[in-house]
Amino acid sequence: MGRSPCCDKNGVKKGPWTPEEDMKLIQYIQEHGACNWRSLPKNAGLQRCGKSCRLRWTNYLRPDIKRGRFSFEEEETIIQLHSVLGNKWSSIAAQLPGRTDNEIKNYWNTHIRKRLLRNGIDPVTHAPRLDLLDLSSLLHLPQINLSNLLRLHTLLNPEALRLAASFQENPELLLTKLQENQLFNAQLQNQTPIFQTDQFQNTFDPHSPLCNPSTDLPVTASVSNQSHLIQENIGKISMNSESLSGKTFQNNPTTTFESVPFMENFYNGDSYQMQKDLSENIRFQSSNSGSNNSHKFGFDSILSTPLSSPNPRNSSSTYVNGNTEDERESYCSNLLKFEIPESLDFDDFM
DNA sequence: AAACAGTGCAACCGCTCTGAC
DNA sequence: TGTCAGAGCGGTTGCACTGTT
Repeated sequence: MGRSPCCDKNGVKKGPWTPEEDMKLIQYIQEHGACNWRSLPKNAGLQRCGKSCRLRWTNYLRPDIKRGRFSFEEEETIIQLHSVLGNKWSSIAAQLPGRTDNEIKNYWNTHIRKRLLRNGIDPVTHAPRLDLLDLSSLLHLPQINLSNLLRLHTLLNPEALRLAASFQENPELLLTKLQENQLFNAQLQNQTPIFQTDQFQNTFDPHSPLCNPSTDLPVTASVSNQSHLIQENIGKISMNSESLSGKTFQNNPTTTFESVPFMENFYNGDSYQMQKDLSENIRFQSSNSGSNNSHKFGFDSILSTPLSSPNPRNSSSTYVNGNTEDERESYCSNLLKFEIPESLDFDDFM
């Protein structure tokens, strides 16, 4: 025998709540507290089901709810926590005072997810996906030429960049290959990351612009030197995540941090450093080649290629910190930097 | 000015999980 | 051990809003 429904469907109102209903619910909860949702509607004089009352209270009427747009810090926190916790919206919401799981879920699906996709990041695995990157618009940017693009070879899959060179000569081939690639990745999704650490090391070039200017070491070496710091952080997560997901990466049961060395580098912020170095290099080259300096081109721009039809509603909108969406989009590429705040105790999630 | 399209978000549904009894 | 209520989640819907045509 199945469970009895949470409410009698007959005579139960649905749809948007009226101010009067809100007042009734608030007054009742202020007097009696938020308990026994099943009997609450009847006692409060509401023609709603208990679940609807609970959702209305927890997602909208609670006095500690914070309304308005998400700040940069909140967005960064969401992305970082999602990379560890997956779709545990309530756990994520617990780290964002005043935000509800539903609000975060909606914000993820409508803003962050799309932005990650545009930036070539798989929103499920948080792994870079070349097929998600808007490569076609990248190739048509006048500020970037093939030689600049090929300098990315230590960051991007060299095989893919060889393809990019042929795509520039044959645009139709690009379409075909992108379709093939998407099909291929659809099959491989949740199996293996596209870029492996050995690909970086095998293509190591001592003259690469990716050499760390402060140490004269290649970035890959710098990454190795910092690996103990990475392992510390990763170790903490893994240990504390054991009970949560059976020592597996939350989003991907077959993937652990330990089994994906590239991800360690990627989330530790070294990829951001690479982007920064690349960005400076390309800007330098761009200005030397006599192009319009007002259109500075950085690697950030590659990763934040706008959609062909940008959202008209947000084209002039500003965000909490006074930044436009364009600025935020550029900032989003910096979110690839992954740091676990020291104050964050993952035991709280368990 | 009106129709249309794209977008964001509150709210809902159906289901599973968890803890109390 | 089974039942129940509450909580959580993924997915979806409906509507208001805004820019474009």
